[in-house]
Amino acid sequence: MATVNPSSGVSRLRVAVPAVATRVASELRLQIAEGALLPGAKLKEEALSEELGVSRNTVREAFAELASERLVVRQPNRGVFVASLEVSDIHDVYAVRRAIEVSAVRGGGSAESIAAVRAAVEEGKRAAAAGDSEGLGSANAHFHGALVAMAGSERLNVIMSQVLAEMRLFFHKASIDGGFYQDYLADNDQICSALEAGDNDLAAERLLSYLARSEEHQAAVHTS
Amino acid sequence: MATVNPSSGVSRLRVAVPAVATRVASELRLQIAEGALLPGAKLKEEALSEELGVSRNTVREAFAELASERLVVRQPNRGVFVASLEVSDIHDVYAVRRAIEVSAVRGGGSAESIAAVRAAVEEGKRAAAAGDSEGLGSANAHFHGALVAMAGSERLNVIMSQVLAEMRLFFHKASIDGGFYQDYLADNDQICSALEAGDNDLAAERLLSYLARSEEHQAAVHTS
DNA sequence: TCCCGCGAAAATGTTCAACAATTCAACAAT
DNA sequence: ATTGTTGAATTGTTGAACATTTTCGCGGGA
Repeated sequence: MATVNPSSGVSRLRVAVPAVATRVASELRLQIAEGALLPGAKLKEEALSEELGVSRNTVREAFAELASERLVVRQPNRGVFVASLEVSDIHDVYAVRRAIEVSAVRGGGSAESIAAVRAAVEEGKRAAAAGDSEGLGSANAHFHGALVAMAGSERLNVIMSQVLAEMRLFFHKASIDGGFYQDYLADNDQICSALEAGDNDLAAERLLSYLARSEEHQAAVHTS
Repeated sequence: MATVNPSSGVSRLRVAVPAVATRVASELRLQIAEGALLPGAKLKEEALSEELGVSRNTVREAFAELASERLVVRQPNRGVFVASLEVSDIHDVYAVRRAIEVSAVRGGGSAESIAAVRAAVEEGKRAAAAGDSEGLGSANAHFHGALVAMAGSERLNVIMSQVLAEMRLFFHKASIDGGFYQDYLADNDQICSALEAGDNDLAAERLLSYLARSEEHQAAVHTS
């Protein structure tokens, strides 16, 4: 029967059928990530309830989950809307990235965790070679996720994944030109090299430089 | 009629009567913070529903909110329990603190934000003089919250407040001896002084040293 | 004695229907 | 043009019901 995690284990083996509310949240999360639900769009409880074949209460629980991830915002008595990031949010999100990513890089990582970073770099190169703009963005997200993963902290990983989800949010608002990530491939490679060489401070410095340029770019795109 | 925040503004003026679910969450949050609900305690939906005079569904929504803050953990089909941090969580929480606090300190802050840090130091000194152990802990939380507030990032502030709430969680598990914070008053003062002198790197260094010792202390207490 | 499965009780997950409270848009009035 | 007013639509909350899962005691058997 495989009884597992007697203590505070959220993850149990089982067949792991996610609760309905969780699945609804995942579905909405996916649609937001894909751009099927654009920032600012209103999510009506009743409509979603019918469309997804679940009760209003369940939709409501899913909303709570997404709201905690900042993917939607709740306006009391008005409804929930797909989060729409403003210019000020850009700076805020990058503040979080600076804190978390730089800290992880400064702390270095195990050989395997650095290998994961390298893998993300290669993934990006392949996508670039194939002209896969979509895959390039995905690889970039993987790269920065891998950086944070070096720290081996579950909480930091969760925070980072939420931040990356938020980033995708304003990528849709002003759809990014194809060569957006192209410029940053070399940066990623150099950061990774510094890590492999054990020079964490250099890696951190390069990362900070990258983040500054990236933020500037985003700000420029979103003030036009 | 004071139309406010036309865009994604969660905060509107209004009379601001928090929704019932929000109030229930606040109430539970308070009881957890005060230690009325100890880590590991089970929160039964029906019992709370009666006790607070709200419906089960509303209790459920409050649970979702608390779960997103990691104050409670949901075990599917088993119920929700007040989060009980294990030794591994200590390291994890401190990883987040290192990332966020150090980043904020390195970035420095405005004169007012530094003044807020100084105010928290003084608050701690007063509490120490009065032998108020409780107030000492509170002041310490204010101090570290003020450090992060220097960055001026809403997201970082939210993350930090959640982390501080988590910290209080394992303070209850192994109730801290009275002179726990006493030792750290001087650290706080020195960190603050470095900030006031504009030497952010020195402040960051001292903070890192403090966090390392604090983590060690916590780990020692919780492995006994 | 110990262990294993069976079944009832209890708690959670989800649904459904209803009502109160609030917002919103259209429209009338000044 | 601005201000009230009305009514429909939507959210907030409730209460009850049912399905599912876990828990736990209990008897049977090695």
